[in-house]
Amino acid sequence: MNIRTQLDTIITQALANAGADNAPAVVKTSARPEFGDYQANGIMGAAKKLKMNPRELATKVVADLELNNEITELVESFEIAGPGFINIHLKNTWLAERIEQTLKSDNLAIAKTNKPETVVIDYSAPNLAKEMHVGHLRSTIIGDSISRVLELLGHKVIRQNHVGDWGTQFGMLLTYMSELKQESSELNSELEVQLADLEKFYQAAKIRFDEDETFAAQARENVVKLQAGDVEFLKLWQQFIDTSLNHCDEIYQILNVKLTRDDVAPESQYNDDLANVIIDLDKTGLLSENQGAQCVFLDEFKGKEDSIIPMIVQKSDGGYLYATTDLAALRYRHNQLGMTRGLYLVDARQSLHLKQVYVVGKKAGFVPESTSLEHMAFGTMMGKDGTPFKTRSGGTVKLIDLLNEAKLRAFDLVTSKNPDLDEESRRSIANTVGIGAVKYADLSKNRTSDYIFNWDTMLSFEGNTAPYLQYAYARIQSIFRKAGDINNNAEISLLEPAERLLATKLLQFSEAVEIVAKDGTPNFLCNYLFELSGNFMSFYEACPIMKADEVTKQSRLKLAKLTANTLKTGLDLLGIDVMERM
RNA sequence: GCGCUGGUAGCUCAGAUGGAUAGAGUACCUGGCUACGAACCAGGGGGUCGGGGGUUCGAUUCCUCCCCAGCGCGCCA
Repeated sequence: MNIRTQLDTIITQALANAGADNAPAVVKTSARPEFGDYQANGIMGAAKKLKMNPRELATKVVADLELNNEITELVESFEIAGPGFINIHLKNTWLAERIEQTLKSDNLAIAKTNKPETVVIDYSAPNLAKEMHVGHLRSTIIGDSISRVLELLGHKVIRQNHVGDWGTQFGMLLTYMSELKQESSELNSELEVQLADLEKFYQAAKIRFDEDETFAAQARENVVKLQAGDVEFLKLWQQFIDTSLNHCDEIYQILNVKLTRDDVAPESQYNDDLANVIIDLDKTGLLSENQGAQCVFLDEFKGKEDSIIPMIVQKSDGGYLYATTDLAALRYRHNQLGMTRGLYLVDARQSLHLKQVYVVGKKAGFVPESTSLEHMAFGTMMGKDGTPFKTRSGGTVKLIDLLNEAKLRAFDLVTSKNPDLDEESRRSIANTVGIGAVKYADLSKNRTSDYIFNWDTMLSFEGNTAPYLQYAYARIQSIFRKAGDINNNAEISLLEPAERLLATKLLQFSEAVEIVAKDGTPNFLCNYLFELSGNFMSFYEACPIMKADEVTKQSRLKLAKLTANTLKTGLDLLGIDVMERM
């Protein structure tokens, strides 16, 4: 159990003992160092309910706490301050002992959850018709980070990459493909060249579609053929999908994202189940026909003048929609995957759509009421001027281009800092730094609204960035290269303020991790790691290690060691690597 | 029109369940490398938290009304 929860539990009990039932202690880390390490803010609220003087209540609570061994073991002193805060100062000896235990434990003393869930996490989900662009970054890396955190806490995590591999646009692409195939007799070479850049391929096909009537007609015809299961077109389609997935895999590998082919659960997978979804919806009585389309009307979704916004699940021409597929996927995830919690890392613009899917899914009994379905939304990417982000030519920026640029800029920097390193090392360091910086720039924000894309912020290597955290780690490794190993029997002492600050921060790692697991907000972990690194940097300046006497040196080495372990584990949860030197 | 997000320092952003003097980074200014690595550290200036009302001991946080921005709202995904 983390310190905050531990204190909160005991003080909430003490409040109950003092007569305030159901009054949370509201323990937080202190706003300012002179207020101690933690503070309980709940006394004032509780006193109000009891119509008591808050300071009087605080006095009673503190008296109770001082008799409780469970808490006096870790607390040096309580003090009542202001209108009725209880400030809590932790014991140095207890902190030191806790550091020792954490250092010895596996997994930095992070406790596994006592109620493991089967979490299905839907993330990345690119459209395979095109190449991944910068807009796919958020879903991909936030989803990946959350899934790592949940796994660390002992949940069963099932990744689902719900890629878009079906729909009318494939008619256009396949028609263009077969055209190219006919033109170049020699081993599909022209086709392969063109498929290497899906973005250009798509644009070229689009031009043909827009300019040539016969081509367009052919394309529409071919969609029907594909959907009817035409063997030739299925083969062509498969080739296209494979190529596109290879592009994705390449990106995932560069990004150090854990998604594999096994996690791909494409839209087309649900094709055969769509008719059943309609039939089963009909059985529940939720379905009604309107202007030839099959719809679900629910009171939950009112539009203008109290008219209800329908969720259309089947078009008047018999075709199915995104909503139908999502319902099928929802049911699959419950029935086949055993989902108890579902996380959707999807653009905020789809929030109404997803809300409808969740409500209809539950009403129809596709998933039980108890299943927690959470849309972890994020906003549109905007340019500097606050309008939707576009390149000069009007397209989006390819994700691969951003990543390559990151590696390039990092390489220049590494070269200027370490001109003597061999090129291979510099390349490897540059990749770790560059990709880390891009990921951190995105992961450290918690914007559910739109956010601004900026090359320079995204590719900055100074200040609150991944390289800052990686640098702290590299510095520690450098110390250990010179200092050798730690004497395990050495005692930890926390005499300097910088030592104490670092130690306290080190013990708060699990608090950050648990927030990420609950709310899906990796930015809390980023923030924690940045503060930890900051505390370490200050400690590093204020408390020399190599020059200290042997006892102090060993104590400080242990703090450094745990800092390195925490940074490595924490960054790994973000999908960011560390390195021995940089 | 209805609805969902958001508006915090020049810029980019943090601020979980209402708490004490609202924080980082960047940019700007002052210092610090003969040093366990300057991708760093110590310090400075910079704010009516979009605006008005309300709830209360206390509001950036909750309620309400405006203003601004982005997005969504029956056969796209």
